[in-house]
Amino acid sequence: MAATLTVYGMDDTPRGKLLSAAARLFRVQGYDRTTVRDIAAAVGIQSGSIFHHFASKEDILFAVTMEVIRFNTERMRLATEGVADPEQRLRGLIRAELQSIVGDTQEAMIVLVRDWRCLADDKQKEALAVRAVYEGYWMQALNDLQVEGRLDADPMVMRRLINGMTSWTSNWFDADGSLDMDGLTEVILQRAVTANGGTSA
Amino acid sequence: MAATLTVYGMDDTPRGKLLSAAARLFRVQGYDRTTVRDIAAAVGIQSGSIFHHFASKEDILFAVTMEVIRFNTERMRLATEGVADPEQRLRGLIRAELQSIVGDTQEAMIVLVRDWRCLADDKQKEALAVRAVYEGYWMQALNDLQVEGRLDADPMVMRRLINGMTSWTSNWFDADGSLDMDGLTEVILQRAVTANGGTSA
DNA sequence: CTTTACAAACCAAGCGCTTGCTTGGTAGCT
DNA sequence: AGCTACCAAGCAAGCGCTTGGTTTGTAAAG
Repeated sequence: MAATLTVYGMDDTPRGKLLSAAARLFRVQGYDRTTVRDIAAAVGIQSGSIFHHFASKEDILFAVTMEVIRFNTERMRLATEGVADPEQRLRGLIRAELQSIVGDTQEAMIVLVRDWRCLADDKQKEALAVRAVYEGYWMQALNDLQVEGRLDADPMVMRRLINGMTSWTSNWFDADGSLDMDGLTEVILQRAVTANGGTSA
Repeated sequence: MAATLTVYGMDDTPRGKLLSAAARLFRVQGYDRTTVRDIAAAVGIQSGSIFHHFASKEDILFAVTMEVIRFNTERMRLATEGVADPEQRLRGLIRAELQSIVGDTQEAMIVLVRDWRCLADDKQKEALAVRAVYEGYWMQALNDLQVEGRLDADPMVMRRLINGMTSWTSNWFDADGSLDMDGLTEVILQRAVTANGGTSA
């Protein structure tokens, strides 16, 4: 089992502990099936006490969502900053996204993909706006790769296909299996770049 | 909007109409957020009357699940039967799976992917057992392709990656966009087969 | 070193509402 | 007569959330 989330807002304050517990419960049973009583019990308080920290149950989901998006956007920035070669940048992005989905933030990422439609429309939009920065790193790398003639398909379509491959790993990837995360990164990368290019470092 | 489901059990009997309505509601709002009162209202009867046709709400989800798995398993069989060339078989499978996900059975497929964990364990197992046949067609084609040296990665891993790409299309594919389903099929197919092979018909 | 003050954190109880499902009975077709 | 399909009414349980009051940690005032 991966270590507990260490995303910004999820520290050992009461609020942070609630967020971590909620993320785990949301992952295991889904947002709707998780009751505020479940969350309260997980951190050892009464159900009513939760509303001292959050305005509503949906607010907890929203907080989890935003924290994780922000955390992973920063992760994508770190994965690409100072890297000139677009293929290397793409490799870093794939590796980082896999890390999010089957690694340290997997609890919350699964919730993000599955339950984000439980949020009210305006909160969905707010989340999408922040997410746009995240996608920006991807499009930058893929567009650059295309300019060099090393991309195998339309950048936007390619991003969607990669996103599908990485997201789906939460359903099958086994960290103890014969294929590790670096190996999987290479396999996915080879789906995107043309075989001819030998320029990569 | 895609035509209403024409899966086996979803005819114009009261039971069939309930299944179609349930599948649509489950897709739009999710299983948990759909009440039996919603389903009843959609076909114009009282909520209690539902239990004349199904033992429980979960039973409706189970019925939708099984009907759709069976329908799509049959579709995969048809897509591959009598086709000798493994690349052609793979093309057929990809095209058929896309058809399931963004085409005629999209209502139920989205439900299948997102809500199937709402089923009790034994029902999950029953569904998985039937699903195994479905996956069998894929592994057959991919293994054959590998024997011919035309597969780019481990067959099992490749299947998972393809499954990710096709499933994710429900989040972005636009039937009215510039990329149609045949075009997308080719793009995905090229992620799997090696470029050198020119043997395909 | 104690007192007073105050806010954050929490409890115990329960309200109002919705949920899946049950019950007893009825209309209509064969 | 007997079946399928349905209605009208409602029950028991669980839901998110509110309320009024109590504990706990911290820090300035005496």
